[in-house]
Amino acid sequence: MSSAPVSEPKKKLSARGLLAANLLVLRRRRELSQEALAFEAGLHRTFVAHVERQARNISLDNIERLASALGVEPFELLKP
Amino acid sequence: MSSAPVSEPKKKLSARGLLAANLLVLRRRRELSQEALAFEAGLHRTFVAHVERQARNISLDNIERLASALGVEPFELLKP
DNA sequence: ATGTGACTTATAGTCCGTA
DNA sequence: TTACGGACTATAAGTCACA
Repeated sequence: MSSAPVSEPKKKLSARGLLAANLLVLRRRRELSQEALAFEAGLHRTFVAHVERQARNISLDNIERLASALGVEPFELLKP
Repeated sequence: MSSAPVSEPKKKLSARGLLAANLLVLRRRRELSQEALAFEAGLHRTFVAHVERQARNISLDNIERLASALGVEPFELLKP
């Protein structure tokens, strides 16, 4: 009885993990540094770094600011 | 030159507004009171009430708790 | 069953550094 | 350019009394 999955089931990420991953991908895609993104969003450089490392529990208003700085809707930052 | 839209363009809601609206719909659909939802999510009744009234800037961890109490993914609470 | 203002405590978010 | 700390200050969390 093989229990090996044919393809890996995606590991369930926490909301923080999801946000961090999406943030990184979108930021890189736009060739922005953490600093540049932080500036666009009106946030501090070190805060963006913390969020990307899942070290901080960001608030909704700031999720919205990051989304807007990246040109996406807020919910897209939480999509798996 | 008619400028009347065939169907109304949806007014753009803030992230708080989106969350509040989705929260209300999902909560009602499950026939939960604010109190019951708060209990499921491990939050205080009045806190949920404030969020539904857009009076609070909720954090990601608590968005996740509410989503889980409602049986949906976090991003679904922010979908337009 | 819900809305709301006020209040304290916890932590989000800033700013200064070092590597 | 990013990671990570320490020491702040601003604001979210959490609770209550009362409409």
